[in-house]
Amino acid sequence: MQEQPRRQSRIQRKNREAILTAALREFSARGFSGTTIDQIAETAGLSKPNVLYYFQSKDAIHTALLRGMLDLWLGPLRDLRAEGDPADQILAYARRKLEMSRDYPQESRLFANEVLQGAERLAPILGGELRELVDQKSALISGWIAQGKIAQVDPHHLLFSIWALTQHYADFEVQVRAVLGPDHDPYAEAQVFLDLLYRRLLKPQLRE
Amino acid sequence: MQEQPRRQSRIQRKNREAILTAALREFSARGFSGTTIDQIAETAGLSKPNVLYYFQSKDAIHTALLRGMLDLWLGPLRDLRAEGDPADQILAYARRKLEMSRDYPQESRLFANEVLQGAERLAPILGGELRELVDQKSALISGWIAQGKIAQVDPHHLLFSIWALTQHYADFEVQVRAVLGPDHDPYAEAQVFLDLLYRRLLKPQLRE
DNA sequence: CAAAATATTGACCATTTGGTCAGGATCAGG
DNA sequence: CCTGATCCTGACCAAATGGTCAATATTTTG
Repeated sequence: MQEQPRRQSRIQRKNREAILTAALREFSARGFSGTTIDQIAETAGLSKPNVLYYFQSKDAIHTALLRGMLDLWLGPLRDLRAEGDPADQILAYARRKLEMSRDYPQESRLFANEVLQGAERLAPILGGELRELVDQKSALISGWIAQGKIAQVDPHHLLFSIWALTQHYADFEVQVRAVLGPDHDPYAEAQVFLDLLYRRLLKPQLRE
Repeated sequence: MQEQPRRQSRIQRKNREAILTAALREFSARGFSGTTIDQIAETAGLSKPNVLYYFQSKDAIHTALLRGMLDLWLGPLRDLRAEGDPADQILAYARRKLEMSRDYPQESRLFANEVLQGAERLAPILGGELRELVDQKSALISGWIAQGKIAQVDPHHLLFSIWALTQHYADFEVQVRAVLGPDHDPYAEAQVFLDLLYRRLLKPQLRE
């Protein structure tokens, strides 16, 4: 069942890499069904049959892409630790997620496309690995709340809000840029805004 | 150039409506290229040639859908008025947008799909009508800030945040539900969370 | 450097899909 | 109830697309 992890040749590594990079570009811009193997091949600088020599099918490319990016994507949340000032931790998480939207917008859009269309391929991960991770971090946040270190907010929705607010700038980038016009740096402005927003939201309320 | 606005027959109205409803369902779930005319036809209970009797092409259906929904979509923002308490106005806008995500998730996903993939068909609207509307409402919000009625926040990003936070619950619904599990009412919880978030964010800061 | 392993491709195939069309069914109005 | 307009469909088409394969080229290795 397990594939032979036989050492990949130089050529193999290079071409697989080129295909995945090209596929990320195409899938994130046009969605799965909007992308043809020919487009991927052309972007990767290969012929179509050659692409299919490295990956069994279009689906296999897509799956490999998603799997390969999961760690990158969940990394920042995993880094949310108990140590340090709680509000700072959360602020840092939001900031890091925003940087990821800025630096990896294609990845963001790939996931968005996927989830938007029902996430059938991701469902097991969403309800499994992701859910457990979120529950764990929610418990951490609940602890902080119980200790009065941050204000009382629903931890799950706090995390959702961070995802929504940061990924928005990647996923809806054309809209953001169209509305702001050319003389803006959306990500820089967003950082200021989000810092303010979460500092206000999380500041412990003394009364009551 | 203008099409004869000749009165539509009963059958015509019924079938056009059925096609648009079916197309919304399909496009929002699978994206434009992931949807076939046959699927739309079947969902609408018509034959493929019959669908093409009412709309010139798949693209025409898509365009008609988007155009027909724009007013619904921009309505809440248009309703943001100078009268009344500023914070209440903004809170009400957020609440209304959240209700729209709950009640019209397909519409939300259709737009998300569109924007995510470059929004070529929407570009003129985003940079035109939408931008003007946003600028106008931003000016209104800036006025409130200048009067010290709400806290000092970037009006554009305030609006972005409302879009992001509310549409997230429709666009990423599968993810939200997967993470929360079955014993939650995402929209009810979100309403509480968003109310709190915006009340805290907008409360005027007295010091300084 | 020759054989074995790996990489590449042109030609090809079956299916799907957007769209057409001629002709038949149905409906509305006189 | 007849007729013209509207509505509907089966059959069809061309292009696009995912995927295959036998043959060829290139690289690696003993």
